[in-house]
Amino acid sequence: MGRPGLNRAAVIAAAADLADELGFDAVTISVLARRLGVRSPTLYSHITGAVDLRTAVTAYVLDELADATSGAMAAGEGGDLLVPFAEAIRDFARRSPGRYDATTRQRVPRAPDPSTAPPSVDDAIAAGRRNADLALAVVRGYGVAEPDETYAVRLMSSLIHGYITLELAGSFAHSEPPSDATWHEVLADLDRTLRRTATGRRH
Amino acid sequence: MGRPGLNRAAVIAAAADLADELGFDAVTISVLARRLGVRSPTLYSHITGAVDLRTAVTAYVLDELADATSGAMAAGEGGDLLVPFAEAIRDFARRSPGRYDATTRQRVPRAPDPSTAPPSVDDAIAAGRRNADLALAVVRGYGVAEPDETYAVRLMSSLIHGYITLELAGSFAHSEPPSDATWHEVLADLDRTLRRTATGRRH
DNA sequence: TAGGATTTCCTATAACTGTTAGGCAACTGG
DNA sequence: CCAGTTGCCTAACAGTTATAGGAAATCCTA
Repeated sequence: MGRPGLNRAAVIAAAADLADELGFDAVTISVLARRLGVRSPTLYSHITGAVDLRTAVTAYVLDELADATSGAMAAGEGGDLLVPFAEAIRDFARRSPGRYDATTRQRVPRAPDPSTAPPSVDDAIAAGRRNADLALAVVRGYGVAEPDETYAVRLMSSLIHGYITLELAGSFAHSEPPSDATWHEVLADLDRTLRRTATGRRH
Repeated sequence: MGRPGLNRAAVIAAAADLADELGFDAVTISVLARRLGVRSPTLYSHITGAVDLRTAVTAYVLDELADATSGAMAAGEGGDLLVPFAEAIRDFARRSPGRYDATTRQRVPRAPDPSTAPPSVDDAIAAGRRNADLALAVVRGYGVAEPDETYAVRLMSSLIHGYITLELAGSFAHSEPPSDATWHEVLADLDRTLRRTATGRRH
């Protein structure tokens, strides 16, 4: 079956680690090759190019994130789902800022031409859907009914993602109170709004 | 006073337009030089390098954004401030996605060494503070008192920024209801939470 | 144990971007 | 009209992405 050595999975895992250490912008063919002790053209045996590499990292990391959140939600044993879900995402982002960046920074190509698109975009889309389904499970845990499900998912995702992004960018580092305190308050207010949405109380 | 031609302001304004047309990633020395009908080294007369260019675009765009939000808030004539504020930001982001990206994508250098930092970082910090002050004005319009001001600003900024980011990334494009509808609902829920925060009702 | 097939990895090379150095040319003010 | 100032240029180099083609290592089979 040929000579053993690197394979696509090992390359992408190394790229994810590289993102955490030097930032997602440092995930390039040449620095990754240097880190793997290999010449740059070698990597083209495992990836189709630079955008495939970054997209594959995004897909890989989105899967890791879904593993983390679903694990935390399952460990909660039937109780509240919001706090385990949100806390798992924030823990993930703080422990692995480069990985979380990969989650965010990926753009959908303007012209998603399947012939030119790298093979990893399908993986990224599937992994994104996995995370979306977990968010849906959280709001269903509140008993939110069909017409409001999408709304609740968007509200929750926006708030969690927005808070973590700003926190990671350092926006909350130069003022009191500490970010931990306001984070828990944010979750409490979000919980209240979600419970209110579940009851269908509108106006 | 020497030969007329480009100046720093014109270069940065052109770079902002370039960001909207081709994305913030396309804001590079060489692409910008081509667009301006000039050779790449020429731009080094106006900027110190690529990071200075992008940071200057961020500062420039943050000022434009602050102009837009403060204008919308002033036009509201003493009424509600949240809706004009949030709507102005979303309009800005949808009209100029590359510019909004510049707002977001800028990282603070890990070691902010003042000797190596480009001259534009101070501008970017000042422009960022201008936007933060406008957010503060919104929550003060609700009568939020001192210990909760920071919390309210963080909550509001996270939600608005998160929603716009996900919407711009296309996350809300493939499900019903349309994003406009849930956006207004988000603002209504945020309004309710801010009014509740102002009354000091906790737990 | 000898092929053959498969796969990894290499060197060589080309194009493009960021950057520095040094010089020519054009405009302004005295 | 001359000097200072400024804008822009060519030349050159390092680093990155990418392609082409070939050499070596390993596995499977005869």
